[in-house]
Amino acid sequence: MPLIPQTVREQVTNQIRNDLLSGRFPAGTMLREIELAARFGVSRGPVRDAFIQLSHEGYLAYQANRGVMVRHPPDPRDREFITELRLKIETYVIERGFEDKSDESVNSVELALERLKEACDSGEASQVAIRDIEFHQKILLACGGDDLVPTWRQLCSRMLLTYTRLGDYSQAYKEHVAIFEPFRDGDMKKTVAAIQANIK
Amino acid sequence: MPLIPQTVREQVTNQIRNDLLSGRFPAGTMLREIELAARFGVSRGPVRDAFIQLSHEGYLAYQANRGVMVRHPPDPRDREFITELRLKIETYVIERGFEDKSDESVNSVELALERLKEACDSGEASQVAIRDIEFHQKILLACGGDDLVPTWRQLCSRMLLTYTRLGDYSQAYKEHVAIFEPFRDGDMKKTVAAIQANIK
DNA sequence: GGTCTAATTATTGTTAACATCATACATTCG
DNA sequence: CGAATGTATGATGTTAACAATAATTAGACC
Repeated sequence: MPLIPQTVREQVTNQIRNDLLSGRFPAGTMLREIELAARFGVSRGPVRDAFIQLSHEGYLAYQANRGVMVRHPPDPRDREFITELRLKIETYVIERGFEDKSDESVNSVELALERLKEACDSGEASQVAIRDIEFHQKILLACGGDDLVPTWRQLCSRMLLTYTRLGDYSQAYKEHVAIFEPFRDGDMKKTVAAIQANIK
Repeated sequence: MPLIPQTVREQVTNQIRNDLLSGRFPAGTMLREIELAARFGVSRGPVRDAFIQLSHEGYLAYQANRGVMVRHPPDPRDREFITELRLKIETYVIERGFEDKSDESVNSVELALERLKEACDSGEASQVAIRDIEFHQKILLACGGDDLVPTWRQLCSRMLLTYTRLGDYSQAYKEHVAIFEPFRDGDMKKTVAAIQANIK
């Protein structure tokens, strides 16, 4: 496993994203650069960069000269539509690039599956959410879907903001095993079907 | 018309986006913070912010410690799919929020239409592209589609990177008039139909 | 000649100080 | 008393200097 040198900005971004997903910052909260910079022991620069990034990921709403606010989860009426779009993208990318996947990329998906298992075992909702997304993203990247990943990610991210309590994630893990196995074995149809069952 | 105080970052972002759309920076080009900062007569900070933002909009590819590269237009094979997604979002937002639109928002759409006309008259492809997007965005916002605009924008933006030469945009303008008129008069079906005809 | 290593250079990453803006509150004038 | 104006404060916006990283070049060694 390669040592990934993480920049301060990335660490800050990941930490804030994690806090957002775990409900530490409720919707509507104003986030202050100074406050977070102090907490992480860094300057305002990277925090600022993280704000811009997370705004584009859909978690925060940016207002010039006024800072950022934690966005509300999508309107319940929109959730179904967003899910539909997400599924459409995943299906398209997989059907389009299923044959292109390499052994290496299959391995990276398997690694993501292991990380998801750890998160599920821990029972922490925010970690499960992050690893879940990561798993799906690895599959998309394996199928050459780089171009559509940013858009896809934006759709997923917002959905996650919905509060989820601690719980039993053994079922969720099983669903992802059911995605990985046909993916590894080269059965595209079953892979897509398993994903549809997982997301819907 | 309200005076909109534009922050340096916004100006820089807009200028770079415009340059990208007008083909000043070909795909694959590495963009340097220092170079652009010098050109605009500002420091690296806002340029840096603009890079992060434009990366998320899909124009640039970001690599840690290595800077940003101008992305290539989407694969021709993907263009149809992306257009389909874009259309799906516009249709959904309009059908969902058509009744919510206020007189004020109709005015802002009309204003955007006038700006589009100016751009079409000038014949500058990049300006037409920007005003075109702006017009559609105003409609989405008027229908309460704030939540989906960032995602929608990402889809459009990438599409625009395809090189378009100077040309006659009177037809394009007419198509947008055909969108605006039923929109203003409260005819949802015709509005959606006109948009479909315009995008396809 | 080719290749590995070390010094150089150019570029991005981070920081802290300063400038600007928005808000809340106090004050003044009608 | 109420509206408008001025001021204080706390936030973001911007800058320039410094640190760390990646790419490049020069040179030693085989």
